[in-house]
Amino acid sequence: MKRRSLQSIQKQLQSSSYKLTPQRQMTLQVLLEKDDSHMSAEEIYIQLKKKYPSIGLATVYRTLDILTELGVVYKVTFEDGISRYDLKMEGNEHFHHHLLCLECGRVEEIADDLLTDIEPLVEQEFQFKILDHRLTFHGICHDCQLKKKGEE
Amino acid sequence: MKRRSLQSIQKQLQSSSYKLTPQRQMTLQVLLEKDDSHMSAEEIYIQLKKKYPSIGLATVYRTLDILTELGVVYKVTFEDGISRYDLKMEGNEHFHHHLLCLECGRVEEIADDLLTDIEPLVEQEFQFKILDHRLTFHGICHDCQLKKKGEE
DNA sequence: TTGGTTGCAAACAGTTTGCAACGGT
DNA sequence: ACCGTTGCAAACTGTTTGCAACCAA
Repeated sequence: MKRRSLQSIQKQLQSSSYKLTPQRQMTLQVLLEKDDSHMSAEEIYIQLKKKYPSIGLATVYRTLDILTELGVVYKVTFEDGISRYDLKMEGNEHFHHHLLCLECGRVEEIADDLLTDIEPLVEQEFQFKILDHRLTFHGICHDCQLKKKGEE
Repeated sequence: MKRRSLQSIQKQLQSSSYKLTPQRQMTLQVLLEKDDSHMSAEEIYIQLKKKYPSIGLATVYRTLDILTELGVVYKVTFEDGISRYDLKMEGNEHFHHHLLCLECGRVEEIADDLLTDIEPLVEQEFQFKILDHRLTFHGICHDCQLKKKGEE
């Protein structure tokens, strides 16, 4: 499961009437570097500040909106109401689920496509054209299970 | 797939050191009446105001927190960042998914348990103890598909 | 010069919290 | 009298917006 290259995303931006500004390039760079970390807009902003201190939070939000619209990133929102952004994989669709640990709050990404068999069934039964999905398992991660055992 | 009775929920509240106040009873009543409608705290508040005009929004939030903690309701948060609350079914677990129409915003509930086969696989592969899940399909609902065809 | 883009500050919306008043036991 | 609960207003937090300045074509 490979990530897309910076270049291919940049091309997509430009060919969509969006300008490839330094701010947008830096944002993409941070997303690629800190891959798999499910960062919120604020966390991305903090990373960006290190490389580009003059950047504003609003710009980060605007850039993330564009990237979401173009399908470059996923926007996922958990029950805490904070939106987090992940780069999409190459090949694009449906390979992206989460494990959310209720103990430590960590988000693990799992790449298996668990729903290939299920989606056609749902489409047919409910006459609903599926474009995307969000699947998150809530539970206790391996580390926290061990920690709990240790405490007993 | 049956909903729980008002009485059984009331008993659970009382046996959990929470008082069964009129505000909490009314909130439960609204949830049972407007079942399947995926209401936000604000929407529940508006319904409550009709029957109990003196109620405050903070109380609604506090009640919904309790009900979530007790497992009486599900709290689901979509990408718009607004939390919505659904009563859990009788029998309790894992029978609850959503179809979110990207066209009209409507949320449809589907009751099939699509994940029974998948969960054991995930638990084993990632050593993750699954307690709950959230599965939402994003797409175009039947009505909007028809509408679109009509426009062509 | 035009039109998209930016940074800032203010506005916004959903949610939470501090607190005095309330009410059942 | 006690203690959980309530309604209100203020505070908080993540996100959006208005706007003047900016910048590349």
